[in-house]
Amino acid sequence: MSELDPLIRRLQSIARLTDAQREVLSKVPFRRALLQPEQHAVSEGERPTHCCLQLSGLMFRHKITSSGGRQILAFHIPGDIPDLQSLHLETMDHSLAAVVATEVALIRHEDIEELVDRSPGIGSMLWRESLIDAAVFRAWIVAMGQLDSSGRLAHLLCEMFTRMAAVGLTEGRSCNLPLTQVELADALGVSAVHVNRTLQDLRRSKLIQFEGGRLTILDWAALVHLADFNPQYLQLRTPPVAL
Amino acid sequence: MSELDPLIRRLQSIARLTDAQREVLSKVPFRRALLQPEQHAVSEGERPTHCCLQLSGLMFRHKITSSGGRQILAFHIPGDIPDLQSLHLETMDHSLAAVVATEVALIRHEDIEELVDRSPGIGSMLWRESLIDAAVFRAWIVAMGQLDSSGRLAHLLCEMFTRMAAVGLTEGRSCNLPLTQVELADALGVSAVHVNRTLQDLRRSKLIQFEGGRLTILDWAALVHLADFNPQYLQLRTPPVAL
DNA sequence: CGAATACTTGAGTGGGGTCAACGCAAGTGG
DNA sequence: CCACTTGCGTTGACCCCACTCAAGTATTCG
Repeated sequence: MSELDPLIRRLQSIARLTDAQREVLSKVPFRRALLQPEQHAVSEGERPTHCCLQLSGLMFRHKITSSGGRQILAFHIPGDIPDLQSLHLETMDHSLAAVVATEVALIRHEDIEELVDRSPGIGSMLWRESLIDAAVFRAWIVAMGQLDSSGRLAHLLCEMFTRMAAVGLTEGRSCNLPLTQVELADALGVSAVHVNRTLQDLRRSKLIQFEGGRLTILDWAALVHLADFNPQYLQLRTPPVAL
Repeated sequence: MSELDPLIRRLQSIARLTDAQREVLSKVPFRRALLQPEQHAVSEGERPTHCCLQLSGLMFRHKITSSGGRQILAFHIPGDIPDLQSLHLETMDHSLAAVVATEVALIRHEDIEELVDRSPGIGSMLWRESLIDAAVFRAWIVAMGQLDSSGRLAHLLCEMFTRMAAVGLTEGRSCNLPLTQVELADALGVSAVHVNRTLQDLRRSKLIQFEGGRLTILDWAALVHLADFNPQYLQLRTPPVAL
């Protein structure tokens, strides 16, 4: 088991990997880095020369508007490469930062290009990964445009739980999700006060438990219904969660 | 000038093309098709074997929620390949349809794969194109989460105008944009009634003119400000519009 | 034991929603 | 050529989800 095991697990969740490909992947050169909470990995406007492969913790991508608002665009878990796009888009249109202390493997663009040249199958997988990233954005747009705050919140929780389950980061019906209400608010496009009340609704209705950075699903079916959640967009190889 | 000229123009707006690459591109085999207004090119759940290269008209991608709402995810103009993602994501998570009568070139996945194998530079461009697609989704998320309805509408208009300008589809400060208020509403996540009032605001403030399917920008600076619009996310090679 | 940081709760407000009617042009067909 | 339909845009009345402001209450931590 290599140090890049989280990546292998992630790719295996969306594609079939041969032993040879696993071998090649585990030999990609990288540099470890530890990010503190709130610390940026890359910021809007920068022109990165590396990609970040997340090894632990929780990260988020966000953008600050000119009026000072913060919109969170995505949350990331171990195995993700949140800034894979920088491989072909020179300039970052948003920032990437850690929610809690997070380890990343920094991989040079040149090394990824070489990997892709040498092993086109892995290239397709990475392309696929970036297309799934886009599919997640689409799901967020649908949630923001069509659902009320409880639906949006439910959708986010369904998505995070499903993604974590796909790479083995859940235990039963629970997973770590150390997000504050302010962070949830900035992701959902509602105020923090309203997230608070919405969370209370979900707790009162016995759909979830959420405290101390840990999420427990109490009623998956009801949550899925509220969120109009269909995991198909995550394009997982093995049918996801059935709690 | 080949029949696939719109694609060449589009790729040239985001990357440098060699004569050889232009040559290769103009020889990709395809089948023409004409879509009527409202007609679907591909629908959610399908597993397409072709990609659609748009040659004329106006298209949109959308998703219907279980409660019957329609969220429009993107609008597309000639030169776009709105379902490029289907190359690496088997199952469509949303639908693609025509707003008005639209010509498309249907290109088989195998032929694209072969093109990419033979000319890796073009492969990178297509990957880049799909990453820009994702960047547009991010911009929509920011608009939906952080802007009020006039800001969102202004953002959409800025984006469409900038994209059309980049491929030579504007005349001065005008362009064709045959969208109904209902379509705008479903894209912005607000009601059609409210789009009507918001459009009136923008007209009254002399920012735009919008009638008969034609958009004219009267005050670009004000529109950009209202939308908090920064075209950087479109990753265009040549700096866009300065009206 | 202050001083953060996160979470709660209440009161008042407003953006945008819904419902419903009406205007107006462009077909279409008798 | 007029009656009818159909699609799109417009307007008004009323309402509610979610926002802001503001003042709490835990917890955690130097």
